Formats: sequence, C-alpha cells, structure tokens
Amino acid sequence: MTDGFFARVYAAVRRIPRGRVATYGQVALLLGVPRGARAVGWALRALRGRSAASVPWQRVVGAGGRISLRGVSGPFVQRKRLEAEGVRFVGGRIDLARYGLQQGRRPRRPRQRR
DNA sequence: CCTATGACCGTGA
DNA sequence: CTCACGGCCATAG
Repeated sequence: MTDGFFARVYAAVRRIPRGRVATYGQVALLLGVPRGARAVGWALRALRGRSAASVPWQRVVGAGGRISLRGVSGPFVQRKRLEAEGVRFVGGRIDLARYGLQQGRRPRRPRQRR
C-alpha cells in the first residue's frame, strides 16, 4: 500500500522547498501522471493524522492557488502552516507565480537574515 | 470486474 | 466571480 503510488506522492511532496507550494497537478506531473491530480489528493487525504508529520502536505494547493482541503479546521491549519513558512495569502489565495515550485521570484522568508 | 468517491482541473455559461 | 459538467486517476467496497 505504501510501496506504490502513495509513497511516490509523499516523496514528491517532501521535495517541495519550504516556503513554496505546488499544485496537485504539478505533483502528479512529477510522478509521471499528467492527469492524476485527483489521485494525489486521494493520497494526501490518506495521511490524515498518520505520518502527516513527515510530509509537508500543507505545501500542496489547488491550481488556482487556493486551499482545496475541506472541513472546519483543515483549511485553517493549512493556511496557518503556510503563513508560518512565509507564504502570503492575498484574498484567500496564493500567488503561484511567486510561491510556485521554481517560479521566477524568490518567496519571502519568515526570518529574513537581517 | 464494476461502481462510487474525492484535499483536482479546465472549460463554458 | 460563481456554478455546473465532464474527464482523469488510484482506491475502497
């Protein structure tokens, strides 16, 4: 179960740099499954409380830079975690052109070095 | 094997 | 901008 797709998804998510985000579609693409965005979501959903601590799941967002996670505390927790990494929300959304995987500009850091 | 589900995505009204 | 559809993928019954 963890030797297959799930493990791959988690591995890919772990590769997302701190302070940046990737969309479900991008993660799927990295796995070689161009249209497996939903499958990625399924894998992350399976984390629920489990080894979520070892996977920076908060760095995966929807293609529109919006949090896809649904629920009551879920969305809030994810946002809080991302903001703690320096990811800024504008109008409930994240500027992917700025915080995306390897986009041009450099993301802001929570702790600037003087 | 077949149907249902979901932390998706793009398109069109 | 919001809402509805259809398509896609891996898993769970």
